[in-house]
Amino acid sequence: MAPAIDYDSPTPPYQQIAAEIIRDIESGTLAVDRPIPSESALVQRWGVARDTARRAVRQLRELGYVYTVPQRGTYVTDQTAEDDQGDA
Amino acid sequence: MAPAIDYDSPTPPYQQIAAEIIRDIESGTLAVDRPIPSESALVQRWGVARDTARRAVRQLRELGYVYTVPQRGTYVTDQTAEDDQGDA
DNA sequence: TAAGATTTGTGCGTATGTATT
DNA sequence: TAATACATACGCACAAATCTT
Repeated sequence: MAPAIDYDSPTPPYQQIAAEIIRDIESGTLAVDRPIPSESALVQRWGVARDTARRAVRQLRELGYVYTVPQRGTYVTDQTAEDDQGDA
Repeated sequence: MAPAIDYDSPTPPYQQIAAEIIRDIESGTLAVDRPIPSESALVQRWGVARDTARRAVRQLRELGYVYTVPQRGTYVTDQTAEDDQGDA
């Protein structure tokens, strides 16, 4: 369900959060074109600073899992429509 | 225009960046009371860490070339209005 | 039209840990 | 030890766009 950040892990907090969201995307918990939790939600959900939440989202974006609409939110990418992520 | 950091130089990166900004100020490229590039911009522009960008800005501030308004930005100082920089 | 909440964008201040010189 | 540099993290504040009421 809701694991917490493992500060003893060599994996930085933002990557742990990103990994969890990736699991939710791949399991279908977060559907295509549906918004992922907002930065504020991640801050409360994980008990981290906004900077950390933003890093997690940024990584998801860089990996092609999500896309962000300014002032709107960040949504799950339709992987099947991607053509330059390289590992589909 | 846009030189890169010379890591072989004895001059540390933050000083190279500061020197470049000073040139922009003295040439008028960066006008009085106009903002200098943000920390994030410097990070991307020079490919350095935020810490390095911050050091460059700090040095400019110590030299009187700029003044920082908390949570807003850093702006070019009006040299002609200075009275404690000593070399006007 | 206006107010308020929400969300991302941006910027700054600060701190810790690691590595290199 | 000290200075420098990089990566990460936490806190705070304001701007801009969106959405709701």
